[in-house]
Amino acid sequence: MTTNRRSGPHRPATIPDVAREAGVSRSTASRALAGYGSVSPQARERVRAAADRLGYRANQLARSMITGRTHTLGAVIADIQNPFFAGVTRGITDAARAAGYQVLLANTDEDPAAEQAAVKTLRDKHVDGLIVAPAATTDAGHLAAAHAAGCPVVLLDRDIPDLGMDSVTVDNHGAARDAVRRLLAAGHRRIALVSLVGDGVRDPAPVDPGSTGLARIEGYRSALREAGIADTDTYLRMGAFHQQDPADLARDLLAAPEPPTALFATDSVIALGVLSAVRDLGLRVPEDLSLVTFDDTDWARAVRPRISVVAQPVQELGARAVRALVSRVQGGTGEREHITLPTRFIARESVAAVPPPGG
Amino acid sequence: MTTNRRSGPHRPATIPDVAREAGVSRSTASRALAGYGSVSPQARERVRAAADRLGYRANQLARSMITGRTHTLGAVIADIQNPFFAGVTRGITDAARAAGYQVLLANTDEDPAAEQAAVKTLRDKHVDGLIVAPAATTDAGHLAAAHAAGCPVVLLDRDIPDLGMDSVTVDNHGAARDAVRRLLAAGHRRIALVSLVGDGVRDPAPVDPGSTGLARIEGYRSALREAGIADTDTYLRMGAFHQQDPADLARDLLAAPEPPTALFATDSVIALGVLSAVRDLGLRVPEDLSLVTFDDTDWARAVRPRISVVAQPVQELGARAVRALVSRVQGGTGEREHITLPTRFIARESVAAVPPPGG
DNA sequence: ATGAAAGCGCTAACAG
DNA sequence: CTGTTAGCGCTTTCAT
Repeated sequence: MTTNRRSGPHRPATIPDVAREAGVSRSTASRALAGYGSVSPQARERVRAAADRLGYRANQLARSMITGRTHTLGAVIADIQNPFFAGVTRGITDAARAAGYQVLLANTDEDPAAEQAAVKTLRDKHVDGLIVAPAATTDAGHLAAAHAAGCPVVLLDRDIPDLGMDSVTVDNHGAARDAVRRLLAAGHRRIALVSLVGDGVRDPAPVDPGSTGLARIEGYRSALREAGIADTDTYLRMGAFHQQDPADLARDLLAAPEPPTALFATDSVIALGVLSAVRDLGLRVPEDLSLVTFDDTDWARAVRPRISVVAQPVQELGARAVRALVSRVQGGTGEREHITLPTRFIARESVAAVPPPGG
Repeated sequence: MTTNRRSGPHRPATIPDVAREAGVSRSTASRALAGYGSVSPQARERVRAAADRLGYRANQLARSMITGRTHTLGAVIADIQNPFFAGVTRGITDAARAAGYQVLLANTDEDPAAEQAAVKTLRDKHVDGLIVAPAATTDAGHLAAAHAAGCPVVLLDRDIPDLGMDSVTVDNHGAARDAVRRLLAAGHRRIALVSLVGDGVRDPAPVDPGSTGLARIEGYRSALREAGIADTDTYLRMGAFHQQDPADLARDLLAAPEPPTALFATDSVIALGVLSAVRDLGLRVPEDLSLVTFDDTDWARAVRPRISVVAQPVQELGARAVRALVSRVQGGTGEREHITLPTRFIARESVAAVPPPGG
């Protein structure tokens, strides 16, 4: 009974084992198995057979140490429980697997410190690249550092132009403006917007100038201005400043003397809060309030009236980020790619027309 | 100008670099950095300083090759976009990070072949352990093999008793029976159940005897039998056999001559389909139909009436799985642990009382 | 407490 | 086409 280095049932077979079994050198075995260099058909066959017999599985750790590639991607997002990120992550994992990569997942809850920690840990694990939905567009030193050190980064959902990295986003400003224009076209003038802007994790919660939330707010403002509405902020509510619940924000808005006739929510979580407030107040959608939200979640199609939405191509966002990243990982050295995917306004039954005054 | 092996800005510092900078041997540097063996305080300090100066970060790949530990866990689930799994995954990643582990994520869409492939890939990456929500409770050879080879597996959501692995589940049978009992207590006799049983990916879709879906169905049946309802399957609909849409199943059920007065959905995705059918038919909840579902998703609290649910402790499910797994990884060799977490019935407004006939 | 040397499993130059 | 020789960066006996 020989004493094995490892106790336990069976020490996994290694290249030397296979080589011995096949009667060739380790190099030949390695070449045959990994499929590089040149090996005679006979040798290749004998190695394959030997490997099969021994149940050989390559040690990816050892291989990674040499090649410098782990075939692992890091995904750093805010919160997997948010349907937007769940969809994005699904797109990422599917596209990654299709390209022969696995993905390490990290949630940040929009906390920049958590993001930095996550990036550090993932780099220590030698991910081949990083997909990051940045919590803040300022203080991106950790991303720049990763990129500079040869760990490509693709920005998702939010771009940070100064960094000069590939990015995959939607046109938040344009999409919001378009949605509000539709509300205006239906005759609405008192249109509210409820946003969380950066999700208000930190206390003073300065508004991140590059956040999607702000872009959506600006799109909203610009549509209002186009329509000759000068005071664009009367019906604007941002939760980050006061860490308020979207439902409270909505209640506040709807209880005012001159309440809005339409409301635009900057994401589906907010819309849910709004919806709940609306129904608590005994108001009806769309008769008393028209409602539009970013993100086409499952429930938006199931409630009655069905909710009109600005749909983002969530899975595609993730998939494109992976493709851009993988092409960088594999040496792609072309121009910085800024992919902007189209959003789609899906008109359903949550928007009613307001008769023009004196009509 | 010396020629570096690696091109690029700066070759990352290694142990030899730090050792040289600190004027000690590699062994001492290694000990000081990784914190084992014994090192004099002075040496430790100098090494730390040198490492700092050089921006040294340990190569986890190399370390893993020696120690045999990657501090990475694999999570194999059905679909991250399903709110149940999103919550579970959130619990997994949070608990893992807290314990010093990262997680590799794989979706299977309930496809056993995809699950096998995922387990294989993750094992090749040398995860320290696996959390698996098994697609099928038969054909679990790949799980048994992993376990036998020293890669601990914790089963999540569904147990497979024969395997003798740790598991974290809820009492699906009991929870379903309890929910149906409440419906019965409210006076309902014609209670429907809509289930997908294994999600119907495969065509003939044999019902997996160990699936959560079947347990919930059995709980339903047993509550009905208790109440003296002999024919338990009149209002039972399983989608897997016909790959039907839950909304279609519900429409079919509700359009019958003697429609059910209450309906129990075995998960939130089904409930959404049911809800949409109910509203399309112009029926009201709960006046025309009482509704209860598994899983307390965001929308169940936001719609009106709010939906009564069987809430599962989703994050806790994930967190407990991680804790059980980590303790195995770290050598815990105790009894097999079968953790059953409690569900909670949350009564809201979607269940109405039916006056007893002739009352 | 420290250093020298061996080696994890694999790939990559370099001969032949 | 194949084998020999190094060596990735780290930990770990084993001496000293």
